[in-house]
Amino acid sequence: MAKRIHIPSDKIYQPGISVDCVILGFQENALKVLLLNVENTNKWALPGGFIKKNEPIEQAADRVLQERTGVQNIFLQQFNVFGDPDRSDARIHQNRYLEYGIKIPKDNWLLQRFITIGFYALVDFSDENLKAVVSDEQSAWIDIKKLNHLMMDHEAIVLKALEALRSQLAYLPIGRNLMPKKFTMPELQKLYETILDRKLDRRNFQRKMLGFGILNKLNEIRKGGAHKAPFLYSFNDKKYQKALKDGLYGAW
Amino acid sequence: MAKRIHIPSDKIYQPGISVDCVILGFQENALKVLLLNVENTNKWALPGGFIKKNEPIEQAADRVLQERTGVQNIFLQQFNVFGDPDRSDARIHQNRYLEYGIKIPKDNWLLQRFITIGFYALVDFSDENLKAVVSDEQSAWIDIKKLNHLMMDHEAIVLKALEALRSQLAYLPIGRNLMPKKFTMPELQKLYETILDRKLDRRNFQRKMLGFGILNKLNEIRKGGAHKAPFLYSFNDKKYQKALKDGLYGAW
DNA sequence: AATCATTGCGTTGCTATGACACAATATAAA
DNA sequence: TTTATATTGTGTCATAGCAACGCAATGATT
Repeated sequence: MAKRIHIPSDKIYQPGISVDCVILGFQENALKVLLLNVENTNKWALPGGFIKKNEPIEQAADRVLQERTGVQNIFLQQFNVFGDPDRSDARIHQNRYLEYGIKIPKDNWLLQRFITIGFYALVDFSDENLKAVVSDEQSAWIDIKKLNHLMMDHEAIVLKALEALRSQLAYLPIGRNLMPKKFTMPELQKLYETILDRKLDRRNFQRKMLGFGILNKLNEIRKGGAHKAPFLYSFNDKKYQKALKDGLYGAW
Repeated sequence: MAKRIHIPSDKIYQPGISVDCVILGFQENALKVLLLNVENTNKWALPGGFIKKNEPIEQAADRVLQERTGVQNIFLQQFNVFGDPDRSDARIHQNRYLEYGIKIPKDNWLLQRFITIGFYALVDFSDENLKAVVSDEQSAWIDIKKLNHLMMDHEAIVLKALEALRSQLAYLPIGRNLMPKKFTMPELQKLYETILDRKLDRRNFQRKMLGFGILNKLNEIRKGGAHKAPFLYSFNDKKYQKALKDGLYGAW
């Protein structure tokens, strides 16, 4: 089937500016980031897009997220702007369209410098809407510790997002969008350990996490594991939202 | 003297994107922000500017800071992007140039939507280079608690910068660029109280601050105040820089 | 010389945290 | 069926950090 393709117009989009989304999920005890295969190359890129003339930037990021993952209304946050003039690479767009027999005019906006706003989002792998994406051949969830062959400065963008996520861990609740509805304490701990890249004491973790008061202990246990069955927990949405607004600590 | 003026060209600057600098200083126990009087109006605006075609965004912000204050090489940090399509106001540029008899063409880039990257900087009022700016009639240091008649969304930008500064207070050293070379502990405490907008205990503040290990206690006292003379301190630049990189706490 | 506001240096009690002990239990191995 | 094993639930203890507060020292003013 012939794919219809055309050069996006700078009459529709803001020129020279884009959004790139670092979409993170937690799977098999690893943080994974959604990357797209750049057509006709062995390079991977963050899902990104342009900002429409009359569109708020958050909405643009949300649109990209929605298009790529199907999920919506989740924690999505800008964390940094990447504005080095050398970060753009005109050949990428040029080569992409050349494959379709289209040559982008030399003065076209697509070949100019782009400044990009980095957003990060946290998604739950057990969410039904995500499954179609995972099976898409054009995209893949790549272990954040095994990044390779990323386009332009996209690896730096991912690492900066991870850094932002880590620093948020100290004063904001994390996990609501990364964990399934029900989860065990060891599972949640694995998430924290993965983000922080170090081991935490099991007992102290539980004490601290329960101390935040954002969890509901359920009257269920997860059987099937080869050992003592752990209790299941869920997030207390009301208290979680409140903690998102007010923070977990005062600090000073 | 007739001022020469002309419309900046989008051949030189990136279209649709700007930087705005929230330049903060500490004076008379108040945080003050440098604002510019918008010509022929009673409005105030943040010092801002455009990004040159081949200029990194940090360098653009640094250039604005340098032009407006004369200081350089100080803590300057991007904290948020403001990208609401309604934040721009074409009339502002239009009116400004109309005063000089210049009418900006309707499709000129200046009248389009602008996305702005917010940077904040902290400067020392005792710095010699600053003095020229303070006496400039076109600019003023306005108490951050008494903001009034700011252009467009600039008040929101200032408040967001303050929020960013507050959250940084918890894990980064602050003060090196806001205080004079030598200062007393009560003076430093006033700065912290002003940023946090609440009283701190004198004795606990000193213990905590000294515990950071970023201060040098000098063998001098400040006489002249009407009471017991306090010791003078200075920042230990080496340890301060290290703390800026590594943070003051571990958190988790 | 007395007064007074402010500073330097300390104490006390509480809470949070890191390090570790031990019993309970779901499955697997015997 | 019994035993073994890894994992989980719960608790303790020592230490560090912090909020709240006391008191003597001091520089200028009266």
